[in-house]
Amino acid sequence: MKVKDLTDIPKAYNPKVVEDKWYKYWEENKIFHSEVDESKESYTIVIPPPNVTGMLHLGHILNNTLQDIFIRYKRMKGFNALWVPGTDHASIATESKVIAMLKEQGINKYDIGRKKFLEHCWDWTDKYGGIIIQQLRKLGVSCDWDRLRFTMDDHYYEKVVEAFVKLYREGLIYRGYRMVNWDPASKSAISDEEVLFKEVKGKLWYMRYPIKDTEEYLVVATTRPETMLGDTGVAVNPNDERYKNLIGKSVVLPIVGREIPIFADEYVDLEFGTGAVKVTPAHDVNDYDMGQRHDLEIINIFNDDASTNSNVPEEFRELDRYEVRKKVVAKLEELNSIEKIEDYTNKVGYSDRGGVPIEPYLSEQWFMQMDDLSKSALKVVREGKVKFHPHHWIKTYEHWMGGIRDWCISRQLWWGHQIPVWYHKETNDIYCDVNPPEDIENWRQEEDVLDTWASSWLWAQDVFTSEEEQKYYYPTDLLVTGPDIIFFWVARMIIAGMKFMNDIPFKDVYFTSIIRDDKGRKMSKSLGNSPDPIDVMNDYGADALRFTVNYIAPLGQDVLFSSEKTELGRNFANKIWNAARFLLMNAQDVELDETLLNKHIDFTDEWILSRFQNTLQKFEKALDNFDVNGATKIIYSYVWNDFCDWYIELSKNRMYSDDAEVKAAVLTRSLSLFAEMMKLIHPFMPFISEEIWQLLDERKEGESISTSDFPKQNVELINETAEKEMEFVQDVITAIRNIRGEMNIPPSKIIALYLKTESLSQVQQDYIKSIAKVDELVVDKIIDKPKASASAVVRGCDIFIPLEGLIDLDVERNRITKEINRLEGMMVGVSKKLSNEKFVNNAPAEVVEKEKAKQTDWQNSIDKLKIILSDLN
RNA sequence: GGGAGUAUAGCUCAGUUGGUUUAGAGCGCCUGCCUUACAAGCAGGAGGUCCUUGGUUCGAAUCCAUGUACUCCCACCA
Repeated sequence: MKVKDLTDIPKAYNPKVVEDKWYKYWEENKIFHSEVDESKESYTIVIPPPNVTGMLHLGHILNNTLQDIFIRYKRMKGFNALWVPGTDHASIATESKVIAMLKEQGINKYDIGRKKFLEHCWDWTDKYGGIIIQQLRKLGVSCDWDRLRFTMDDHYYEKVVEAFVKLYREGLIYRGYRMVNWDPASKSAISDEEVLFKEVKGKLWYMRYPIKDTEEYLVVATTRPETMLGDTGVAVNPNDERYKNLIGKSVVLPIVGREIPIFADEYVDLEFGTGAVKVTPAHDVNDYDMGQRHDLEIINIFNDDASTNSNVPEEFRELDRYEVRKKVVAKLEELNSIEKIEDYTNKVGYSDRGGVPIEPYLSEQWFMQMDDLSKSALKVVREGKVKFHPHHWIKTYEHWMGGIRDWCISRQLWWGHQIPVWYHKETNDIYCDVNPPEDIENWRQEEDVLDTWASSWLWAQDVFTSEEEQKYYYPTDLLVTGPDIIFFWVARMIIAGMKFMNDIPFKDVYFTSIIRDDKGRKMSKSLGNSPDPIDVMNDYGADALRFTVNYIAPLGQDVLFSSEKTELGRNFANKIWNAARFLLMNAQDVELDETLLNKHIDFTDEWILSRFQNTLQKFEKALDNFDVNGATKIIYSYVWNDFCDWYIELSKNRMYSDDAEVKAAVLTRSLSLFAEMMKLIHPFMPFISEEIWQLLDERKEGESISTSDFPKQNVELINETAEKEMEFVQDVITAIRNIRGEMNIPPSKIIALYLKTESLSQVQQDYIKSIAKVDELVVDKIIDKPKASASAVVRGCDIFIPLEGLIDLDVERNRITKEINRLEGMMVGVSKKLSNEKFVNNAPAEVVEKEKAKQTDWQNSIDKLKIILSDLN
């Protein structure tokens, strides 16, 4: 054992130099690479592939740090750990970005055609797709970069197509003319999950529809007056007395002049509006259903960009939906057909990606039948084969899976996996296969591509490119993702796993918190409250950010983040750095020797090892239960409070000893424990732990803490006797510090101490003397209180500090009185319990004993303090 | 209209199966300290009706119920 020769160690930790250096080292030495190895158990995580359009944000930081923590922990525990990285082609998101980019150059997608457009998409992917991957390296993630995957890689593409063909042949994928959510911006269908409902302040228009052959009219209320151009009926509730006589009659549609029936349908709510509903089967889901029930005509009035088509009167054609709304309302007012207009707030569905209101729209689409597919996926989660953390997300999952509807998987886009279906040019026959038909000239391929999620749902199984690998690594162990994509991705991956692999895709799912700003608001570009993680890492270090985010992120609750909070992690890194610096500097000229590990041992050594074991146990338990936040706190308090505040301080006695062997022994021990500590830190703060671990001893080329053995639990090192001895010393020192503090006795002032107890070991006495700056320490069972002294009672023992000339009697009286009051307050509770017969009779004997012991101890202390107080008076 | 979560110190949160916690931590605040690892630090201190009201129990921050407040998800009400 030999520490690195160091001439100058910087006083403050500088992450910049350290972090880049080690990441390079890890990559060069392929520390994160994994190969199939049947002699070892695998531990696998697949990264939630970020979009190629994406930039790193704080959500990624939390998410990827968590994955890295688990993968590094398991790697050190001896698993063959593999973390597969990759990116998602993100069909609609990327396509709209490329369209926008081309638009700036005056280029239109349709003008250049599919082939050329896709080239632009690939260019975009090559140019921007790697950014986020590069940014992740800065965070220190231990992905196996030799396995970087993309959802449009050849192998992956084939697998997506294969899955489609298989499901099509089983009749689970079908084509249908249906009402879908239409995004007029991208001119594509989107799935139900991609629709976000927003509250929008709008109006409710009451419109008069003249009843045929009468002077009367029927008033209908609507939020979308323009759709009246496509009305083909008016519905009322069958039980509505107001309109009973009108059922079967018809109205004449204003502007259009079309005669449309009045009919009865249970769907209509008597309370809302006028109780009469205009029905537009082509542009509203409910209206469509009513149209089907009552055999109404379906008139589509919109083009695919939601402008009006030739099915409306000429003067209203080729207008945007909001333009035509104004025009229709104006016209109706002119015709005196508007009864009134009310303010009304309703929920409008917006396209998640396009950002514009979606349009219910009838079109030919491909659907996946989800009913049967979802059954086994629901079962494995219910049975706990796939476990959710926090567990309560299971309810959300069950709810969605229970009411699952068919999935619209076709998109009228070009960037993505083109649907492997060909239509015969003459017969219109359908051909579906992984390979195109041989007489390709007679066929034309389906233009549509698949929903992005209909490719990424295979991520957990098809990032592995050989059967051997798939068999070895699948099922993966852990998925870390946000609860916002539980339906989009998590559920569908489980479905795909059960369908194509007949096995679950992962054993545990960790749902991360949502990062908000320090006021609890969502991070957003427009608010400018979203710090760039790269800046934060430059300012504070990647380790600091990683540690901080986890320290403040409880499982399942939002994280309130601001850049300044990263000081917590930075300060901790600096603390670790300085503790290491202290040991390393002292070890420079010392002959370290591992045979000294068990020499010159005292209770403080036993205590710190005992505490380490205790910490290790709690740490592993926390991580095994996915309580990452808890693990950060456990390690933080051990390093800072136990190791730095107490152990290092106490070790100085021997560190500065004249006996070289004593010094060497204490340093050897501290350094070797420090190396073990670094291993617990490593999953959270990989860079600083590697840096220090490398300094602590001579390491071979290519060696890394990442692949070192994680500390093993050893119950034999738990030492209660040592802990008791230590606690007594700590309490005495704390009591003295308290007196010093409250009496304003300078730390430099050396004091005497009288300790009234049977006996106290010489080592304990020595530590008390050095830490508390005591020169004369008297320990005896018979001690008379010296004159003008401050006092305290520690674990039943009187302690006195003679302070002739320094003591302020008022302050001392206050101190003692405060302590008596505190103890008496506690006594009230205990006495009440013990005088309660029911408690004494019913509570377990040991609990009663404990309470009695407390009572005796406290009473004892109170008595002593009272004597002290009366002496003062 | 359904469902989920949260409420503990000025702020952000811990608090393990009810009694080992005298309700803790970080930040902030107050008072001392440049004590030869660390001022990004050390030491001491102040600060809490554990959201309300009931219930279960010998015993409740902890379990149950009710209410209140905030957050989020799902749902086709024109």
